[in-house]
Amino acid sequence: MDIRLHNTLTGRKDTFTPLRPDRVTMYVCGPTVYDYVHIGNGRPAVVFDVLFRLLRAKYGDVRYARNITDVDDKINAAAKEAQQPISTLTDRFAAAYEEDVHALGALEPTVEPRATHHIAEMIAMIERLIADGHAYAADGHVLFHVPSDPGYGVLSKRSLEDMLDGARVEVAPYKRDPKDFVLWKPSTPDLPGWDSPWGRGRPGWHTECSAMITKHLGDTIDIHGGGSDLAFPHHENELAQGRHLSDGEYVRFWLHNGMLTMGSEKMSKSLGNIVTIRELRAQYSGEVLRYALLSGQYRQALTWSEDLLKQSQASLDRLYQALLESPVGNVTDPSAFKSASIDEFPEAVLIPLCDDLNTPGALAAMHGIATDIHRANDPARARLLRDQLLASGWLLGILNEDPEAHFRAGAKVDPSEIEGLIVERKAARARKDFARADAIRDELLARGIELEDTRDGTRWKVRDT
RNA sequence: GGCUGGGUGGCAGAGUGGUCAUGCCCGCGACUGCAACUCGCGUUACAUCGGUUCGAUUCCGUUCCCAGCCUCCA
Repeated sequence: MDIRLHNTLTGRKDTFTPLRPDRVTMYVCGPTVYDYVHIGNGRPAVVFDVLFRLLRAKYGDVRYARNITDVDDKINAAAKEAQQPISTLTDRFAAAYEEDVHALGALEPTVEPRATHHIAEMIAMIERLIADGHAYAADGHVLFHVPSDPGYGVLSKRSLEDMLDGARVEVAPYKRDPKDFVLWKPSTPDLPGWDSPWGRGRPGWHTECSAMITKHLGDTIDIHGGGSDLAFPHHENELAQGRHLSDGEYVRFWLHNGMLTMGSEKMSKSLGNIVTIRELRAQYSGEVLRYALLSGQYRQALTWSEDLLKQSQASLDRLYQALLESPVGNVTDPSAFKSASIDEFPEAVLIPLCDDLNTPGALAAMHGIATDIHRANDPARARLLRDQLLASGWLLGILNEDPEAHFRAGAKVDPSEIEGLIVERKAARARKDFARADAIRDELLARGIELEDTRDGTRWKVRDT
């Protein structure tokens, strides 16, 4: 089955084929680590994790790099405020980020490169750009000369004329052209810096990605992902550098995820309307957050709300309910499919996923499987469907918990006490003392425990009231 | 203003030129001692006005509205 992906460069869905048939290379822009990340930062981590899983199933070898930006003026400001070295701050928040996205079910990327570990590569890259006439040193800075790149603007679909020169930013006097962007800038003694041919300084934002891509993935990569707010200027600038460094194609498929909004406005730290993954994790499981993120197609804006989380939780519970009520088949959890090839996954789920990562469509197909499980009166068929549901769970990165444990997490009543009451209620029902039986059930419900009678006996779940 | 992308049933959110998305919520029915779980059912949902068509929510154009980017940003 072909995988079709929307390529920002062409503006349409194109059939994906890797440059090398046996290997896929993918780079995704990660966060700048100067604080806890918000859930909007989690969207690319989760979305491209699904793509990573899908590509692994189809091609086997996928080299996936997700970077950490650990040198940046906001970091400098935060470190100064906290009176800490920047590395103390960035180590702390990089670790927090990894924890957060791990909780969201993201697999570890092949590499998670950090900007500060690639200063030498960046300097070498800048020297090449200068030698090739695309960059120049001025006043301690090195700038990329945008007019030297005739392709500039093809990614974000804007012409040089469209960009009003210096309309919103004062143009630095050392720039030959207002659109020129910084590859390297000087550092004062109180700022982090590295020795370079242009004096002690630090890299500009766009420099790191190109250097790390070249080092870890090669001159030409298959996929570059990130938030749509990065398309311009970040990715446009990266592409300007990259196309000259790779003498040809820099990135074959540019993928951009849409923004999360709070109400109708973009979730953004500068707007102050963020909610951190850390805060959300205190109230919801990582899987619920992941389900919520995948409930919309990745290119579309997604409105983040309490209601979305409630609906996601209920929807996820329905899938777990199907697992709970069906006989265990050949496998017990989705990780059994981590090395499975693409034809081992249900087609109904693959079809939407292969169509530009239509995760809502894939989740709908999973609900279809869940319904089929409940309808199946043949245990063999139910087992087969259960395995299919778990296989789908691997691709989407959900259903990793034991179903029973899923429904019992956070119980505030001792399980042995619950079991005792269930036995007592069973006896009451046997002697037709329904008043007593119902009293036990009501009492437990008031304490957050719900009973369900099945043909195999009574089971209990946590039920928030 | 320029460039992108949107406006679908109470809510979320796919998709399609002519049967059905899906989930949540709500109601009714079945199951149950009663519930819960589960299953079944729920009238013209596709911003607006035109056009193409035997037929458009889906294609083309108009109008209105919304968001993102154009500055750091996932």
